[in-house]
Amino acid sequence: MKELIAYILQFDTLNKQQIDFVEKKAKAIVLHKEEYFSEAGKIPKQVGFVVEGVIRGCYYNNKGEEITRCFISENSLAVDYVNFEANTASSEYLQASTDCRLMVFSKQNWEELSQTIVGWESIQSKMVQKCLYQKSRKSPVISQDATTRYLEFMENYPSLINRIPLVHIASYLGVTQQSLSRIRKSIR
Amino acid sequence: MKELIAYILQFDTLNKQQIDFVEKKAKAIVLHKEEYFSEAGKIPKQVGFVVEGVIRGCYYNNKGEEITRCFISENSLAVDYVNFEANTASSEYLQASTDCRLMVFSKQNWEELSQTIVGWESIQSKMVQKCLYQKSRKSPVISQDATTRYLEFMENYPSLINRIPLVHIASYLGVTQQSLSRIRKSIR
DNA sequence: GTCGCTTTTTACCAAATGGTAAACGGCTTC
DNA sequence: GAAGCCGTTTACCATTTGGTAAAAAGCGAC
Repeated sequence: MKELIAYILQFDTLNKQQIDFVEKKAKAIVLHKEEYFSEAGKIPKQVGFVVEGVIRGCYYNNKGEEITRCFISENSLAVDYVNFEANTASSEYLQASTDCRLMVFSKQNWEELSQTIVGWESIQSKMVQKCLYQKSRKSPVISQDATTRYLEFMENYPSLINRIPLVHIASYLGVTQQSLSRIRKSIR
Repeated sequence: MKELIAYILQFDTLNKQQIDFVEKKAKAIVLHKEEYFSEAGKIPKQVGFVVEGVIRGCYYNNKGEEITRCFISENSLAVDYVNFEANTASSEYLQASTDCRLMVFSKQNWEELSQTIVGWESIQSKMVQKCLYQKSRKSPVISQDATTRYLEFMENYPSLINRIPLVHIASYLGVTQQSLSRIRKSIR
């Protein structure tokens, strides 16, 4: 819980009473490896904050291959916010890549925060923007070759390298697992 | 101007007085091809809305190559919002790819909108989120081959194909201009 | 331990893409 | 029209990456 509060307080200050209210509305949950937090084709029902573990955003392309679109690690929001807000179906799965501990807000509780805490909308939008921004900043750069993309991945997500199956990293980087294995060998 | 108002009204309703206020705070400008709207290393000073033309987000990688990160066409926001908001230096250029007409808000006017129009923060954050989201949805998918990326680019930006130099499209798609030229030939 | 399953690594060859360089085409200037 | 400039296309070959398949390594169940 304290991780969540610390995360929120980086965007604005809250008084004791407001912090209590946030804490009352958040619920701690555990996700086991490979469980889904939300699913493609369904309307996202909650906002998650990753306290421990890694969530993976993924989808199936038209060839039926599973593509990892993003990794969400500690101290980030796990939510397809645009579809959460608009009550529309998400196009991706959010799946636990490792066992995870999350703090979650139901849609109703999330809205109560807006209604109750003055300035929450502003905090909220900064949080969401930061997430979208970070996601794009950490994404593999399409104009770089596979080796460079892997090296940058290691810089951006040093803690993931030995926790996540190679296939998932490969699809995130846009290469086959064979290529990634070859790259791993070549940089050793 | 009416394009801007129509764009805003898709996110929430505004009354006549509020619309007048927005119109009073926006300023129409023209950018000629290759002029910069904002520059890497500088703090973004304004929010732009593209009425006509195409803006290109780009930067120079560590090899000194110019990489196009995004295209912003009609009815979208042109701004590095995270750095605009945080008053920090942007990492990319926003440059006119074609002659453009924009509506712009200075930082001060943008903030006055928040202070004056109840619910503007919410509109604002939906606008910015939609932009970030669209940008990522339209971005070339790293796991697809170059031909597929070009075909999807044509679907996403049909109006750009004959307006934008091939080199810029190539760097956006993460291929050399030679490869893109070859691809163009092969799909004819 | 052994078996069975999954993940990762290797190997081989085919296909795609990159790098260098030159040719081509369109456009402006003189 | 000729010369020069810029963007695009081609050509050639080197390099990277993909596809298929098999071997090796890791890991849990029994």
